[in-house]
Amino acid sequence: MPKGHPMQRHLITSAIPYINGIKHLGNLVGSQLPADLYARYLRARGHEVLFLCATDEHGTPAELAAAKAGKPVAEYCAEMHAVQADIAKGFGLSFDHFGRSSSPQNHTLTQHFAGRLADAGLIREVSEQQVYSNADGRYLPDRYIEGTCPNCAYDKARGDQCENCTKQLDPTDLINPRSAISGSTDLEVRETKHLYLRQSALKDDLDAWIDSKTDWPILTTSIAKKWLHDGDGLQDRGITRDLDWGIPVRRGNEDWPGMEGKVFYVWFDAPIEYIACAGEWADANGDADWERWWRTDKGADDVRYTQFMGKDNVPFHTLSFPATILGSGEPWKMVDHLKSFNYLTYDGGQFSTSQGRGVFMDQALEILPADYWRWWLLSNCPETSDSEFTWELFQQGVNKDLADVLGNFVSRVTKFCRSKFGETVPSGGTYGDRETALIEELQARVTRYGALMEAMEVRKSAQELRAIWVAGNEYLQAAAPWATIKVDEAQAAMQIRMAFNLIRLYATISSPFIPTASDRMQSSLGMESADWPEDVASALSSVQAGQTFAVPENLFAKISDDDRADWQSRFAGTRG
RNA sequence: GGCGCGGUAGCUCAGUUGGUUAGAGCGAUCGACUCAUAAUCGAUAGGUCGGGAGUUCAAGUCUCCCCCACGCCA
Repeated sequence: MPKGHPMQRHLITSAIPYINGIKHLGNLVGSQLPADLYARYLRARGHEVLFLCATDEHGTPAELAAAKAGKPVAEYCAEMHAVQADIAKGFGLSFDHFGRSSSPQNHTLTQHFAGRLADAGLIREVSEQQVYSNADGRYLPDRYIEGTCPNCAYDKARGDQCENCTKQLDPTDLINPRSAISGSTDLEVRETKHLYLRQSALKDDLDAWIDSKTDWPILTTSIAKKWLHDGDGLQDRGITRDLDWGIPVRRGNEDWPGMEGKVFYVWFDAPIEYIACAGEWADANGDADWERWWRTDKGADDVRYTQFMGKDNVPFHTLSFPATILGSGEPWKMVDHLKSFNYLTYDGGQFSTSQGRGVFMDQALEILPADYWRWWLLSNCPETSDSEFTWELFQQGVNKDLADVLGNFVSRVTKFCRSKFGETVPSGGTYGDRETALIEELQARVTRYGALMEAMEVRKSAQELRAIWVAGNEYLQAAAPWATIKVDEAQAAMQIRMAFNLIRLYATISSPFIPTASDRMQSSLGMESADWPEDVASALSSVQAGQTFAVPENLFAKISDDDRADWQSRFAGTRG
């Protein structure tokens, strides 16, 4: 462990993606990818990291997707979890565990929390009217009821709101209501009982807690504050549903009289999976101790917990989930920093899962390696405002940064050396003024890069990293070993040795962004991965004369205009 | 409709608590170099900081009004 950087413990979670289908690039860049960047960086600095993610599996959309696929919902979810896990792996997402909100661990924990909340008087029972569809054999959530809007006569208004005139509706307002699932009009209103979490009773606690988070992004606190203070303030929320697929409502280990056949609502059990996932991780790894990550009375008081999510998820993470934890009265670790992202747009519009618009994760990996996507998405991530994906911007960014600046640097250095000195780093010469100046510049830049990564300034980190790559080309251009070698072979050998050291430095510090290419750079030198270059001067003398190397062919191939045009038209339509 | 985030060079974006001639990358133009993935390096051009009013010795940066885009509304 380098001096001045005592080891820290970091718990990192990414918003958990919903199970029904493959996520698009907007989902990826909004939480999983930046979370992975941060996790990889902290590990590279020698910190202890537990990085968790999972699939969010409960709720009506999962049931419907399973029905559409003609499979039992449990089987469907198991399959889709495997698919998502595989794709996550393809993108190099370095989760310590990729869990499932349907896990036994989450069942137990969710029921436990509900019991604690009930004991604390924070759960109340509410009787309400719900629409039941006889044809579908199930209760219908408001948005799954369609009918004619009483306000504007639009005939596809949903039970919660009319998309045409935006009027908020109650399902019973609709004229000629029908099931959006089957189209059946055989509907009836039934009386059903549900549990509500009394978030309103926790409003002041939540308010004080949010106020204590002075270093959170404005986007985050403003959303939380709005929900806390808007109108009548924070509203109680139903935490149960009349569904089959979900976590059965139980009060801890005991039955909950009157709640038979009901399950917890997905928004209640999904965030609890963050905790349960640590339990899954522990069980999958020979009973590792997971409570030291989550219980402040069992060692988690020195853990720094960071959550990553898209802005649409902020209310759940700043209010609902904290309400669950605070209300339990137990010493669970609460989030320290919450990093939220805006949306990535696709060619001027929205990425859309339901409409199949944009590029989906599996398709992205079919056409290009993960590093291309990782680099472009992260260096252009929607950090302070929405940002746009277009094929032209993507092609431009990838070709320039990865192929021309970095890839070509590696190429020119290794090929020059091979032709003049052979496939061994040459000896001779010693670093002079130009090298000292370069080391000084890079020391400053690498330090700044580290500080930006630490602060999760994603775009700025990428900018600084790029500037570090550029510095290598600047050096080479100024030193001009191809000219030096004609007059002073030892001097040229020294210059090219410096260049090899730069390659190794780049491999190390670039790995959070482009892990695969970093590995290739590292292994082309036949050396083990280096420690973080705390001291750039020593890092830049770690590759020594006599070290053999191999020329890595085309670290990054360029995206041609034909490719771009091809993909542009291929992804313009909707996904089949 | 309410609320939220934005509107800075052709494009994508930086601009800390208001303070000297408003910055970067890409693109464009010119030049250098020739080791390299027709790559690289340097230089130049380009903006009345959405519009208007106000506070101030001083405003892209604060206040008010307006316009535009996007998003959210359990």
